[in-house]
Amino acid sequence: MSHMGYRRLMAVDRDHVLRSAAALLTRKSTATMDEVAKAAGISRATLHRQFAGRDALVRALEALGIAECEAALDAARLDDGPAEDAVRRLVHGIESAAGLLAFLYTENQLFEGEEQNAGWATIDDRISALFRRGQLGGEFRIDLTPAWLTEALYGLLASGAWMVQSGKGAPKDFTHMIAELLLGGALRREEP
Amino acid sequence: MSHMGYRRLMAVDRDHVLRSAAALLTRKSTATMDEVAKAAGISRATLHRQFAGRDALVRALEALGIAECEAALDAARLDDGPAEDAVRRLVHGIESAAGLLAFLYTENQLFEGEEQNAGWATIDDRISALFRRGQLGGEFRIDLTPAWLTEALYGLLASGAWMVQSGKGAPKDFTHMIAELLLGGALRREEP
DNA sequence: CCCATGTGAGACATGACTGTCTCACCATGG
DNA sequence: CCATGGTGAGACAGTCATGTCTCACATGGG
Repeated sequence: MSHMGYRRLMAVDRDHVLRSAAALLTRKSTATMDEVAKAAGISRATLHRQFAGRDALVRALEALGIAECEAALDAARLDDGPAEDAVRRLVHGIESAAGLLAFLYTENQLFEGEEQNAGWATIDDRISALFRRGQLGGEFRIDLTPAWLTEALYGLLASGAWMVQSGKGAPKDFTHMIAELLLGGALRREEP
Repeated sequence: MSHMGYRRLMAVDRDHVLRSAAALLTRKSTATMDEVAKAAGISRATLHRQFAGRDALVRALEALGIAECEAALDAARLDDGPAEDAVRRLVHGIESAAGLLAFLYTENQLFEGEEQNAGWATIDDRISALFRRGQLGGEFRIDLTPAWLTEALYGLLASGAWMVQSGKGAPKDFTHMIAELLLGGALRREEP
């Protein structure tokens, strides 16, 4: 909500449309362009003026998801302090993007044959590096590969997002549930 | 109306079609009825004779997934011995159905609307009861709710299935990765 | 042998979504 | 004041999956 002048340049509007689309498609991944437009409070014509088509919209959402992931990764300072704490910071910082990630996570299977955005590989590498650092530092167990831990994080984020979405879980528990399960597991830990 | 040979022949064909469809839709959730038919080695007309439409096919797949889950739950003997071991047995037994489950898990059409299959609630309850038993017995930590642990199990199964599907993980690691992460988490456990 | 049943192939109509277009409207800036 | 440009509404054709239909064929039983 800033100066009116920005609205003419589509930057603010575009972001709003993108986030509305993300929120809608997270709930209903098969939503129509018309539904996306209505959810954003604009007409289908305007939606189509900003995004050439459904494919372009999904690509833009993918770019948004990647950007938010990168931002969360930066904010979490993955190289600082214990890896365990870095994981907690990461889960906390990525919470707001979890819904969008859940949508992209299932949509990505669709682009099987196509070229897929290299941004995901970068993100995978950064998260994997965090888990590897934890393993090398003796914090994390070594029988679970960094690649699997990364994938598991995605899966848990998606599960958490859907759970909150469906009302079966409280948003305030999101970070704790995911981080604690990922780090500590279900077994009760003996106090040292 | 029923002749023994007739019934048996249809049953076998139907099961084969169902499993082919499950395998295909796991990889490509938007596959056409024509593609489903070709994958099963039958024509679209015959596919339509067995399943009134795409919706009926998905519902049949849902019933199959529920049946396989129930079978895995029975085979895992959730009430016997330590809950930890029961979880391991369950993960191992449900592995073969994980791909189908991952497909159904993302088919949110099944979960919106009022007429969602009650079989899922039964399965949720049985798995939740297992986690609750582990908590009451002092095996599992109590700050992670049974409902969340159940949802997390679904998410990890889906992640594992997709990882194996995309070739980023070995099928032989499936059970170990999921069960160990779910039970023990990423943190290295001090030897007692 | 003949007939019945299941099947495959394909035509056909239907509906839904998409992408493109036009046109009237209205707020802003000159 | 008018000119501009973005917008909403709607028309339009094209595309694709679906559901239904017909018909020829083959396999198997009476």
